[in-house]
Amino acid sequence: MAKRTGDKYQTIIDAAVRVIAKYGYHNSQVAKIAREANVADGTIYLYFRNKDDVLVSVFREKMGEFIRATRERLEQVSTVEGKLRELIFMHLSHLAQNRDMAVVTQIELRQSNPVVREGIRETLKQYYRLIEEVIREGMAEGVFRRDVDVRTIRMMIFGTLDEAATSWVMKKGKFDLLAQVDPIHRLLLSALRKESQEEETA
Amino acid sequence: MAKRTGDKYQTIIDAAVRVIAKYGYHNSQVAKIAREANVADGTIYLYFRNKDDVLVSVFREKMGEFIRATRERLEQVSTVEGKLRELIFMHLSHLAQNRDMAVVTQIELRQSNPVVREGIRETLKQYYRLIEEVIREGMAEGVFRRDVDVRTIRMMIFGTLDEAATSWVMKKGKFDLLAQVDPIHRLLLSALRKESQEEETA
Amino acid sequence: MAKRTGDKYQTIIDAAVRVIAKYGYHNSQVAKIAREANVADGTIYLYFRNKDDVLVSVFREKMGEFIRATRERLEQVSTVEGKLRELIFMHLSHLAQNRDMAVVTQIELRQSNPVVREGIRETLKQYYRLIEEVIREGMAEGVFRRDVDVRTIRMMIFGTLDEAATSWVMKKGKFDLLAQVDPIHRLLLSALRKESQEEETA
Amino acid sequence: MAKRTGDKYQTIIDAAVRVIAKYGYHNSQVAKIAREANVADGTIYLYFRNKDDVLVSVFREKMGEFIRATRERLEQVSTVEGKLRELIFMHLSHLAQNRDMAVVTQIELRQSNPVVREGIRETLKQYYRLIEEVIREGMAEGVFRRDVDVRTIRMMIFGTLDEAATSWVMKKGKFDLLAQVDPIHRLLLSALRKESQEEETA
DNA sequence: TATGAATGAGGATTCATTCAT
DNA sequence: GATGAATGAATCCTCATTCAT
Repeated sequence: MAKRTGDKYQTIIDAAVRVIAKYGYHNSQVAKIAREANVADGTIYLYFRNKDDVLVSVFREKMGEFIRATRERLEQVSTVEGKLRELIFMHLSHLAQNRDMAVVTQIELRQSNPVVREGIRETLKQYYRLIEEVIREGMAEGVFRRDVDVRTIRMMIFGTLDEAATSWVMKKGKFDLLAQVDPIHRLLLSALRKESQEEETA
Repeated sequence: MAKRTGDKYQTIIDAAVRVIAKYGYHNSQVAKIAREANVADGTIYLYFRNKDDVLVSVFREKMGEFIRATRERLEQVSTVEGKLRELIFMHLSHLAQNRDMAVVTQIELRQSNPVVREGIRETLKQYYRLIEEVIREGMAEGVFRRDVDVRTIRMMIFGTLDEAATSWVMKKGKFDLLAQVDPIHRLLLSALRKESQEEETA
Repeated sequence: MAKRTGDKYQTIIDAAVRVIAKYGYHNSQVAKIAREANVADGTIYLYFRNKDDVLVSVFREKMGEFIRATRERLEQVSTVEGKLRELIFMHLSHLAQNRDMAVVTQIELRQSNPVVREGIRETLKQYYRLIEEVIREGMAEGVFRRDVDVRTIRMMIFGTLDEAATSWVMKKGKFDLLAQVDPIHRLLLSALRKESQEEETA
Repeated sequence: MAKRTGDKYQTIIDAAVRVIAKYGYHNSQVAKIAREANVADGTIYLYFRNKDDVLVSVFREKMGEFIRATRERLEQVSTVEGKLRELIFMHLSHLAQNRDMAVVTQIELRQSNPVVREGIRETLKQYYRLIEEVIREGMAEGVFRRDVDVRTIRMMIFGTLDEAATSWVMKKGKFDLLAQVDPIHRLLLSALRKESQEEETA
């Protein structure tokens, strides 16, 4: 686990994001990150256990921040339909506004080794939980269908957003990611609405 | 490009799948694959340009086979709703029946370098096209909504299936992937049905 | 030792010269020579013990031919001064007329391994002997100085011609090698003439 | 280009000379040089770009040193005849005193690849220039003949010395290289003296 | 805390040679 | 004699990590 004291901790994380976004995961050596952060190679090991720890921390810090911000915004929305839209908006706009982070999370960090991937998965679970909270709220309010497992629905929501984000990054931002917010919202809402449930239930 | 003649070509590809599934991408040395295939290290280079070419070929061959099989099955289904279900079924059952391949495609190959990823992306596009054909057919028949871009819908379908498969692999198959076929079918159908379109269109 | 029967022996040697001249010693694989000679890789091993044997044979055959031709020409010249000139002329014109061979003998084969170099040295000794015969003849006739060892004089003659040839190849033939015949002849003659000996002898 | 600071730079170069002289160019692995220098393999790459850079540096440093020393000695000699003798003496005694270096420069490094050979050629040109300076001085003073191009004369001088050195190394030092200094001096002086020019000029 | 020189394990690839046909 | 598919040994270099200062 990384020491989180001192501003060098943040400096190194931010440097890592820039380096990975610029050079790609496989060209992001510790020495390069150290140079970008204006510290010595060895200094990184005062704040992080090893390179994997830096990468996991990048994801945890940035994603943690994003989850906190999203949770706050959701609290200010009254309807679950609105919350679903806010979730979609936050997910896509967050990445659209941070091309570097988008490249890092959608492409580069996925090339990392099992240790890093496990660390990422851990953080991702918090996000999964947030999505599932919204789904459960919709079910409790009788707005969302109840005939499909919450986790399956969460897979659809996250999978859709993740695929949209990855496509956008792969196509180098040649389409407007934010323009996807409403179409995706409409699709997901149609999938989730209770009305549609009746006809499906065999 | 790999020489595709001779049965050694297939032997090596199959050996690669087993090795990668067992040891992980980062522990799959050429020598290990050669031993598993019962050939000399150098023999691999008679059939493949380099290690990357082996990995890309693994994906291309296996995915190509899958796409062909899926396309055939879809032709034998008359309704688009049925085709959508067949697509979901094929995607999930294909992976559920080949744990090794599932691990390789959902986890390991995503850790590969940019060259391999590009080769994979190329094959993936064929699958995207197949999904989009089904969507367009549904639209043409007036069964699927037309107010959302085909590509956005494809992102939802592929994203949902991909996330389900990844979750299943990450949880080491601790839930029944095939049990997800119908719930996902219901969700996607609700999202796509034309009826639902009316109320959404602003 | 190579089998010298059959025309494939010559075919392979000639192919080797072309390949080495074109691609350089370090890029002249057995397979490449075989292709150039229009035979299978394995066929080369019916005529030569191994790759080194091919290279040594190239030098021995070509150099042997050259030595024979030079010896014949020398016999038709009456004076030793004339013979020295003929020697210089043959050496330089032989290389000037066969750029491929010049590249091979002056540059490429010198990069070879100790085994090949030893084989070459063996053939070279015959040439050394020819040069020394001319020197001894001049000494016997009282035309050339006797106060310097024959081998030292031979080193000067061969060293001068060899350096001239190497310079010419390195400069890609940008000067006229044959124009060096007379200047070199004048220099060597001055060095060897008996008159000059008197003042030098301490 | 190699970092030339620190004594490890010199340590590695000296180790390389010993290893190449002992095992031959084709048996001088980086690991062997590192062990001989008592450093880790990777340390070599802190001081040299790659293996070729080590080899070129060996030649450049040792030859550079030799050229500097020779130039200094030449300055202390007043006559061109004396300078020519000093040049011959320095060339042969330098190699006679450093069997390892003699083996490396006369035999082993000539087996190297084109990159190394080019690096060597570059340094050699400085030596060519030094030789030509002496020749021009002799011409300017009216001591050396002017009817032969400076470069041709340089080819004779360098070619003679180089062939003598190579012969000595090939014969494993079985004759006294330094005993060749005066005979070669006499030969070259006879070749260069102005008096001899008159009779030659047609 | 901070430095950065030093470490050393690890792997893809080439190519001369063989030998069953 | 001729083939060419198969073999497998051999090596340079990178880069995460350490530790003396």
